[in-house]
Amino acid sequence: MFDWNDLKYFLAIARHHSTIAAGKALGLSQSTVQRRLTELEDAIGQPLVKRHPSGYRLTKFGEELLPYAERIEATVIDFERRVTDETHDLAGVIRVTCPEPIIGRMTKSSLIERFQALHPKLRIEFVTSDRYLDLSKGEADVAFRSGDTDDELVGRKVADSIWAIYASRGYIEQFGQPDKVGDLPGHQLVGFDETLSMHRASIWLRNVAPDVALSARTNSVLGLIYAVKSGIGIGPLPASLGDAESDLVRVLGPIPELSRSWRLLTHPDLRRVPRIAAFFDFILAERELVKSVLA
Amino acid sequence: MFDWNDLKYFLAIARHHSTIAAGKALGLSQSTVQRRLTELEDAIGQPLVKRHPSGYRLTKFGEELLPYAERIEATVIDFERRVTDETHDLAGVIRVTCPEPIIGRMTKSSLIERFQALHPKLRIEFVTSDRYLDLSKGEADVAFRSGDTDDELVGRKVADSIWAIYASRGYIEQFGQPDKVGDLPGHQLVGFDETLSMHRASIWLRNVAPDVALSARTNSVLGLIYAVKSGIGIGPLPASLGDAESDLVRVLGPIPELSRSWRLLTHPDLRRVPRIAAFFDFILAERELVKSVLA
DNA sequence: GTACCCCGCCGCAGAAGTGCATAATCGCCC
DNA sequence: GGGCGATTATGCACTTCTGCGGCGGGGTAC
Repeated sequence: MFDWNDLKYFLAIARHHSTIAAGKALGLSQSTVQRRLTELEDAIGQPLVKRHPSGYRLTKFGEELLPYAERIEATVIDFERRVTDETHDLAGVIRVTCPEPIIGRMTKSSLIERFQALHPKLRIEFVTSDRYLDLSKGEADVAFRSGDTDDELVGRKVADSIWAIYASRGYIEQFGQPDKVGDLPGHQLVGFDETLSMHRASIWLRNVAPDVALSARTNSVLGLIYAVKSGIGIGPLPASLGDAESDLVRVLGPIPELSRSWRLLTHPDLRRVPRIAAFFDFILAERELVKSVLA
Repeated sequence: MFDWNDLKYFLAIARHHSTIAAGKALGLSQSTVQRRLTELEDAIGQPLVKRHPSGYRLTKFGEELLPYAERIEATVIDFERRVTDETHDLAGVIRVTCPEPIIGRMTKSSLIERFQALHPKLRIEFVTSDRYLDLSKGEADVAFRSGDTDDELVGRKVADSIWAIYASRGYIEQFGQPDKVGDLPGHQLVGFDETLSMHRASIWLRNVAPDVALSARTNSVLGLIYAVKSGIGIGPLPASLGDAESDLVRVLGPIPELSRSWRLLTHPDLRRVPRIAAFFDFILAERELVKSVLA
């Protein structure tokens, strides 16, 4: 059985293209790196690198072997993570809050699943309410939010939140569709009720269609979607949700005034708690996947 | 970064329950194994085994870490296999022949896919014909066959091949179904034509229904299936295929006289050729999956 | 064309790891 | 209850590996 450590040197050389740079990266002398590599090559029986005055370059066979070595490294990292999880006592529940319509998308994506695989002792729990939960009171640990910033919370942007105007196909057949924002006053509009009168969508609607009475009012985004789907009127919706509804049509493109950033937030006291930090690290590492879930 | 080799010792200890046995298995002294283990524990910061006079026993944490270490080992084995494939020049095509209806089941199962993952330089190619291909002439490299043995070929049993009598639902409505083999002469029967008159199914049919004229004759198993499905008559079919047809009903249980073994065969000259040996090794290791494909 | 830098390779001395022998411990069987 | 066998743990001699310094070579920039 060959020396598994030599794989580390192989990987480092593949990445830094020279024994010196690889040795520096590994905190070892150049001689060692070079000797271990030749030993690995002897064990394998084939050259892995071409000696080149400017450094080492992988041979064709080395290139083919690289993904295998990388897979080994990945499993080792999993091992190490499991160890550090244990030493940091990384166990328990992370309560995540986010807008209701997002939960389904989250659970359907592989995001949560992958987090569980990484940290088997941590459990994700979604909590929602018809109001914003108060993280300061411990009603949840972290939140995905696209609304305006609560100064007390800290976090990072993870995606863009885009809103657009949607209408049902039935509505369009009956009333046609607006070509520009200025057309909106001539249409049946749906929006939030007075409990959300300070929501940016409410404010924007009052601005672009000042004297128009709404044909339906609701107190949640989910309610807005159903209202628009019913055909009673058209209204602004998050693009991620509107686009997912096959019987809705985006009649006006993104509304800049309604755009916000999706942010992952937590209370400053929690940010450095190991299990919360682990969740943050994971979400930021998987930002691309998160974007596709949220947008 | 900790010593990856120590994982080998950890695995060996977990499997042999003592440093002595582990050392013997690894070709190392007991002292070394014990010292490497304590070093690994130091690196991890937690005990992995309970010292016990009768040997080492994994702690709870050791048990939790074991699957991670095993996953690392598995990826290392993949790496090593890729290396030996290269040194044995394990590349090229393996031409596999089997009865036509099996090909679909083979490709739909993960069997071939997994072989490809193991040996990326080998390609599986299915070849079939209306007759048995002659492996001695190089028409194929290996064969899955359930028929009677060709003495020149070598191989191993991989599954049972069971035959039973099937009828279409339409046929049963119209003519009822036999309760025992003795009832068969009173039914419309389908079977092979004269080109397959020596097939065991033909011989058996002539035996149990000597003077009955077949209502349909065909020169392939696939043909038999279609004939039975058409409702023109009932007949013997491989259980694996008959059961897979939702509009066919097994009216008589397994016919012992028609049972054979599925065998993986090759020409003796080829058996030790690396790429053929690799295929044999793989199929035998995956015998359970193969059984579910064939039976 | 020359000086410089980065590279691979090699010899030597010191450090680390390995094997062998041995002591100490505990369970088990008679 | 006492001896036996298997196991862990450690001391010591030896082997192996590592790091350092130095050498040679080949690009590159001025």
